[in-house]
Amino acid sequence: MNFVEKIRKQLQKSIEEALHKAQKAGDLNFENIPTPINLEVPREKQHGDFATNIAMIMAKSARMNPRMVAEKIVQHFDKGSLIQDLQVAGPGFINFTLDHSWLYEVLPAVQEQDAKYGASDIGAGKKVQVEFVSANPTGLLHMGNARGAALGDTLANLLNMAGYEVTKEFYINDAGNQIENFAKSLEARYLELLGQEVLFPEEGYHGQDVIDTMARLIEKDGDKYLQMDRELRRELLVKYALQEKLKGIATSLENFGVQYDIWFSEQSLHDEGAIEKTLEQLRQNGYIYENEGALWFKATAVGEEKDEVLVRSNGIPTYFAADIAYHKNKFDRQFDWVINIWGADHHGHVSRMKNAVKALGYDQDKLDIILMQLVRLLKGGEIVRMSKRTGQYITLDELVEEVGKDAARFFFVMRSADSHLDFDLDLAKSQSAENPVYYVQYAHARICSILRTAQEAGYKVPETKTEQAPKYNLLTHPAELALLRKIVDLPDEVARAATAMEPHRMARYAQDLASLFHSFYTNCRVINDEEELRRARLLLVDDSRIVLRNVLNWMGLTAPERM
RNA sequence: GCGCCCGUAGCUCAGUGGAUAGAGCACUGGUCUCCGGAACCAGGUGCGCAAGUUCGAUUCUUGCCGGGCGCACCA
Repeated sequence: MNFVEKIRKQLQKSIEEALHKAQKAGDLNFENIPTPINLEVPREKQHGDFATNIAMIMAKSARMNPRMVAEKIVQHFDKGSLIQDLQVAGPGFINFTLDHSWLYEVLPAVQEQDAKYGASDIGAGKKVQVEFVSANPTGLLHMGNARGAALGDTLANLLNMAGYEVTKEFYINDAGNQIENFAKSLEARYLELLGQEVLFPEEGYHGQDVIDTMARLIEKDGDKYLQMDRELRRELLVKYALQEKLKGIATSLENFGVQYDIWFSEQSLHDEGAIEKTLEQLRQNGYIYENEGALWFKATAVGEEKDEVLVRSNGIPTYFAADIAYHKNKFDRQFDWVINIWGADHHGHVSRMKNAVKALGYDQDKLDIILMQLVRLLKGGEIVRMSKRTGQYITLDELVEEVGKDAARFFFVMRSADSHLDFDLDLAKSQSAENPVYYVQYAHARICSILRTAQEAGYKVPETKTEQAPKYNLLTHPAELALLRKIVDLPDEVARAATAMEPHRMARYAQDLASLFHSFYTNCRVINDEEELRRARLLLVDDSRIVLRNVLNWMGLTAPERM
């Protein structure tokens, strides 16, 4: 149960009733009530628990100044037992102050729902696909991939909690030019390692990992590819290297806490004729033409600046053609919502892709592309330049080794996708108060410690289902109420972070919750001599533990019991 | 030149068209006889600039300035 939503509905209904009563009494004139009636949570605590701007919205049509409209609504408002106070304030807000009892309902609910607390059903079981990282299998994962991995995985978790049926997918670019290039690089390294003098391809992959891969192949198979026909040799080298690389990528991601449901091969689209079928569909819809031996997508017909090549004059389809086929495949799998997470360097591709989806006859609004700004690395206060082509970059494995999975993931999830991220290696690594990861995890460890101490003293977290349930209304300290309020907000926050595709909200929530807990801890002694108060507080503490643990887990972090 | 993202406190960043724009770090001072001081409390600075829409703009529109990234028969 989402308590905030429940209260909102209740208040909206009461406001509507007040409006009708006011109209009947001739105090207020209006044609219709704007929907939905906006109920926000005021920033200022003294402005109550909820506030509505309805009077300001209706002022014009009611031909009355906003404060007057608000006064009329208040006059005819039936407070009931829930609302303690309502007041007209500022330019015409109506502020509602509720009885604390509405917060207490969450206390047993968290215990019952446990790992599920925070879930909602606003996704209504809709199928959503999140495709992320999808790095080239020709190299190692870098910082940008790491950011995508953290964001994508967290988003998938949040969507899942919000009631969607989520599929996490990795698109493997195992076809096209870069594979050709990769083949040449592999071959050059292979021959080199066997003592031959070769010219390394100019646009080749210079990374040490390519050499390592070939060294391992030699260890396994020796020089048996040496005398082979060049075409066949390259094919076999690539085959070996790709499976090794993919395995490595999967392992790196797993160490980063990310597991996929589906690994989707681009090559399979070529092999299964999916690209031809896609082209055919585009042709039927009138978006294909030929020019200078190449096949073009008439993107200008759907508002693009220029047309795009789908099949080169040499007969090989472009990456774009394969990507369109991939998206056709996604929609044919009946996803209600398709989310891609791309690096900002691909932003030029976004509207093209959406228009291609439209040209195929699918609803382009079902495709969302999250553009993730690039990551800059700071070390010792200096920017570390990264270059993939020359092989000079920090890999995901190195990152995990150096700063740890938890810190790395938190740092990536902490920032919104569209902020240019400066990743401060030294800060992420530091085990000090400066590091926000520790602040949040410390709160969890502290909670566990309190519970341990209580346990040792013979005080258990009270049952909530029986008549032994604690007296919730003993929790009246502002710090207790603020903490409760935050806990009550969780389902809303999760739903919002999920539907708005903004996982960074969860990181902030975690920090806020930790902060409220620490404040509560300082102000309210949990293990005390007043039995009823102690039991109520123990329950609040355990609820805090559950919520904090849930949020940490969704972000892919551990919730340590000691640290 | 065209397009996308960003510009908020000294730094890194939040911020649903609303009331007095927030957090962490850094800086200064304070809190603890006790459940974990990796804690709590207090202290002050800021929405790049200019128009427009609106009862109301950090938020929406346009223009300009500054930074990043794109604009291949690469991916």
